Amino acid sequence: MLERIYRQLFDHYGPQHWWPAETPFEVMVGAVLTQNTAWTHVERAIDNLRQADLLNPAAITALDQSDLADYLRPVGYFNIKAKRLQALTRFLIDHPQLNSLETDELRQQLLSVHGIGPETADDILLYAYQRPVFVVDAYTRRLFGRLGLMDREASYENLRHAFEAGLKQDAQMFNEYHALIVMHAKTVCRAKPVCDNCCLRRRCAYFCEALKA
DNA sequence: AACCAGGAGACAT
DNA sequence: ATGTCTCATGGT
Repeated sequence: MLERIYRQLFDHYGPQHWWPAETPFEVMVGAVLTQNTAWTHVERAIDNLRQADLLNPAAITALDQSDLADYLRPVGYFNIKAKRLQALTRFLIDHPQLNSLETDELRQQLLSVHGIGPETADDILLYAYQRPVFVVDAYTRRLFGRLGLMDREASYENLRHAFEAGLKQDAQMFNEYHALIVMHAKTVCRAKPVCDNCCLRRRCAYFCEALKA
């Protein structure tokens, strides 16, 4: 079932080449900045940091928090995210050799960092460390909830385990799967009030008929 | 002009 | 354990 939907999305949209970033560190920065935020805004904030030559842990750690926040304005929540970004960079500086940890241990370590919750941790595990973890986001809940395959109200961990149990533990495939779900959500049902395929916006009632069969 | 975006922490119940 | 508030800019 989960396999079938993956293939259907992949056949329709093709490979997504995620995560859109140059380095693992840039993946982590993007993962924090994109929390409840559109990616186009994140790109501008990361651009700001790159122009100022700040796209490394040492530089961000050394910055004054309110100065960092100014570079982050486009993403919203800039004060909170400045604090979270510095918590991340300090953690990375204090913990070299994270890649040598087992996935479960690494996940626990990431979750202990201020501002890194379950989804952000899994973004980092999957897209920065290529670990086979399934990322559950709001779109995933809506899509599979509307398909009647998952309980929208289930906890993050339960949903994640449900996906991981139903699929081959393949980091590359998990990578594409999450990216395809996001692409699917971004693509469909924009202009027309009624669409033939589906919509994943909060208040849109249209189902994903094409994925149901 | 609302509505929403690739969430997480603090706090109360 | 579970529910509600808050954080905030910029698109459509």
